[in-house]
Amino acid sequence: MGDVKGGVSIRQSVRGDGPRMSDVKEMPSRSPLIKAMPKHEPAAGAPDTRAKGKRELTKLNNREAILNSAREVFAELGYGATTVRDVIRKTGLASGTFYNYFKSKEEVFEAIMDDGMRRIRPRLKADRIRSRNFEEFIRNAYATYFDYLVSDRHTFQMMRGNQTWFRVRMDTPEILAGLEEIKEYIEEDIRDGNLPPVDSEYLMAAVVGVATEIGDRMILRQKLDPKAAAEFATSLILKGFEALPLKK
Amino acid sequence: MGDVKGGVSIRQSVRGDGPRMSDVKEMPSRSPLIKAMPKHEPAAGAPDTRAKGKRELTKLNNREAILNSAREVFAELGYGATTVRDVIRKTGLASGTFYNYFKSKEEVFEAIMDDGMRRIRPRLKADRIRSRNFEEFIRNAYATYFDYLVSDRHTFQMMRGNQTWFRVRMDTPEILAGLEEIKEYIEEDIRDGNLPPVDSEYLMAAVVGVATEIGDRMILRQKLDPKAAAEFATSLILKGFEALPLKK
DNA sequence: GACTTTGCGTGGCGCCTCGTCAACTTCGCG
DNA sequence: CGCGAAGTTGACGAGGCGCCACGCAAAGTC
Repeated sequence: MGDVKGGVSIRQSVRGDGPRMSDVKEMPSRSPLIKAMPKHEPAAGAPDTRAKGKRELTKLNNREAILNSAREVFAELGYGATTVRDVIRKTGLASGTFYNYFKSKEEVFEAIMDDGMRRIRPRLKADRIRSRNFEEFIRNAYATYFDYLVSDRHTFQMMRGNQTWFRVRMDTPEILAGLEEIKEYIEEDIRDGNLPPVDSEYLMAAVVGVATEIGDRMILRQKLDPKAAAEFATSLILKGFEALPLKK
Repeated sequence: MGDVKGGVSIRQSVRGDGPRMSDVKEMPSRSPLIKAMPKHEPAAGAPDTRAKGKRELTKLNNREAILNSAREVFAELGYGATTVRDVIRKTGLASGTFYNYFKSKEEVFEAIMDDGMRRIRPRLKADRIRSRNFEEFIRNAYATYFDYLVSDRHTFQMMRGNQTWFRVRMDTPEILAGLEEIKEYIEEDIRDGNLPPVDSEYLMAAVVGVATEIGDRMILRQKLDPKAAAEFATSLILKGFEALPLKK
């Protein structure tokens, strides 16, 4: 994101309802309600706490608190309507503190997305390793992906709430690397003769496009059925690539 | 978008270079350079000018000027970094005037997107009508879509420029309707027995996902080859759907 | 344990953009 | 020509942004 000087602020008038907190000088810190999330206490599910200095610990907790708050607020107000202040308010921290952890709202969002990608990439790699051919890889990868979507569904339902008309997809380095990895798997299979010489970038794009778009729909359904979604995507791609035009 | 109260403003510090125009009271209107786009003159390619009052004409021109400026500025700064002021500045109009035409930056973007969808939907419908089976429809539709992408490539390269890490996809009513239409075509074909009873929503999602993702890649390539892209997507889907799991 | 150093949380501030609106200009029409 | 409607203008109040001087508490030193 290079240097950023401001954040997004698509605010929805819905929020104009309650008393505006204008004159209030930035979070008076009285009000017990606000302290819902105490400053320096371990957030639920904080990672790996043993043998850390107190400083390091708070840092971890604060970061996690901001991310969790962000997830909640994004879900509640939608990404666009959320301000950095909305996020930080829920944590009980001061506004300035936010900027010790993230440069902007976008960076928080990136972090959330990257988090997902970081969780799924090793699984894909494992799928790749234990698969002996393209077919198995695709099958495993889709199963992994749709399972992951369900397990992490809150992140992905996040953007759907309310008046958000955006679907934002962010090209973080982590995500790009993940995509590139898939392409490389394909190219490897082509080199090894497991796959005819098709356009690897397009095939990767198709695999990914099918995953994201079907995943999107799956998440919106009442009954989440990752197996069915995976089966659908897998059949389509595996049969489909038989007929793909070859690269000259 | 319902009620909107603000716009996005991810500003890049790059722009902090030149003299900041802080003290300058909103566009002093002197400076001949600014008048690059004269207020009330027909913009290139303005639609259907015959027999209109001057008022109606300016309205059309202003709207078009704003849209064109937006396209340029989005391309230059990226969507996120663009402010309403950036857009309006290029037109020579006053900031207030912007709001006579659009509620926010988002609405401009929607208008640009919808514009695209409005141009392509009739073509898809025509494809649909002149196709006698699913296979022909898919083939025609993909050809249409990728051709359209090339013809309107500037709109789609728009989001790629510079530091923009977002890919924004907007669910405007027009776009949703377009997707729904594709789904209905599929369902029609299922009813008519041209297609086995597959999950029409997922198939639509797959068709669309393949289109968008491959389209995205195509646009980024040196040599734009819509035929190849269409061929790739068509083969994949047409072969692929032969193996799709049937809906019970 | 006392004393220094370092890290970082805090919150007020100046900057900037937003969306509005009263005043003004232009157009259409009789 | 003159009047009302339509549209434009730009200054303004509101509020979010990101910064930074300040102070406190944890870590480091003897």
